Amino acid sequence: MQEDTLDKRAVPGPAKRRILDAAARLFRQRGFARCTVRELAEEVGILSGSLFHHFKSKDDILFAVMEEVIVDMDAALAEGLEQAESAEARIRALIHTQLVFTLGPRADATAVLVHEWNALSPEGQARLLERRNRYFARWHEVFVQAKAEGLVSVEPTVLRQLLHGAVVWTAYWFDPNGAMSLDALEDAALSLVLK
Amino acid sequence: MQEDTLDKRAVPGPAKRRILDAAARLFRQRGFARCTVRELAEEVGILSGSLFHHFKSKDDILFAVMEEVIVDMDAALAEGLEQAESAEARIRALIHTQLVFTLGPRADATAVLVHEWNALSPEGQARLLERRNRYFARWHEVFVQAKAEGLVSVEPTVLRQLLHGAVVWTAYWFDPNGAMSLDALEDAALSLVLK
DNA sequence: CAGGATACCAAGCAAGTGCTTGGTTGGGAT
DNA sequence: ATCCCAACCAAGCACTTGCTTGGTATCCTG
Repeated sequence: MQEDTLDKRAVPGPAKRRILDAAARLFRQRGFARCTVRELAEEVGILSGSLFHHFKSKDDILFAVMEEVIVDMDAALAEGLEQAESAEARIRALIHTQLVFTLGPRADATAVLVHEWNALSPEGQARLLERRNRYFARWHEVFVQAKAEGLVSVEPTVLRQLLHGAVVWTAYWFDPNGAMSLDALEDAALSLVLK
Repeated sequence: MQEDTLDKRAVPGPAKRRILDAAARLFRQRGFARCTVRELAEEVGILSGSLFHHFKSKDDILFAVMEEVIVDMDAALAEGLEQAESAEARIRALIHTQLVFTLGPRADATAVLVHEWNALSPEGQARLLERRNRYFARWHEVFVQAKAEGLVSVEPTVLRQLLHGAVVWTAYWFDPNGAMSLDALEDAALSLVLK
């Protein structure tokens, strides 16, 4: 019933799953440093000491939350780009993937990844850097190609960073349950970068 | 020698000044919660207890850093908008002001204002909310007018938030001492929102 | 010189912090 | 029935946290 032997990483058991979900929610709400292991444990329904049966440190929990989301987000982007057949469609895939993670069911973990990066230990940062770089390399490549095709006018590096900022920032103001649809937001963001 | 009777708030004396500058730098670097009063005091060159001669709590220091920068930023924007004579010039003033504060000499305090908002006590947030709203109301007004003139195509609220995110995010990647000038960055951001 | 602010130090308290330790439980395999 | 082992509890340790208290040095004013 459970997808084992699918990857090197086993799918987190139900206990770990509950901890990670609660951690993402709490770390986002109150910040990693302001959130205590006792709070987290209470949210899960266990005592604080029991957390350390599943993770070796509080930092390790943060790392696990971040790693999971960055791996999935990179994979989602890779798949989105593969199915896109034009430069414009590829830019749309960038926006779409980032928006879905920023505002969808994985919003908490995504926000933690973005905002608590400095709270992660240097060792943790180093271990995640490769994935992080891979993700942004995909963005860069898309814009270099778009520029070559004359689809966009601004320099690729600058445009990529500006767009990324605009999309990430939606976490602060956009209401997925509000009047505007995610697709409409995607269109608006896309219209910014196209000439 | 000191400009009293200029405002209700006296200009911070040299001691307070040094504390606020160090606080802005540290709070940005390491986050408010991860930064201890002992660290801050050492940075200033005094003992931790002496901080509480100037501020009544750690939260009060955070509040002071934020209040100072939000007041100045709003004033700077008001002046910039007053001197702008077209809708396009007003949009440029929005970008310019936010960029100067985000990347200029006040970058630390500005970053703290943006990123540590949740670390501030609810009372502090309430006291700053008016200024915050005033600042964003200026943004909104500019885009409503630009839309009415047909200068931009996207809906004002959405466009304003996307642009604001793109500009604020420059704190994470733009190097003011790098090859690209602040003016060039300003042009690039402006070119995004104009048709 | 007296008097009083101002800025700071030295020492420590009460309340938390992440994490450890030794022990208990309950369900599945043998 | 026995064993095992992951999951959890109960208690607390070593340390750090923001902040307080009582006192001292230095300056300005009259």
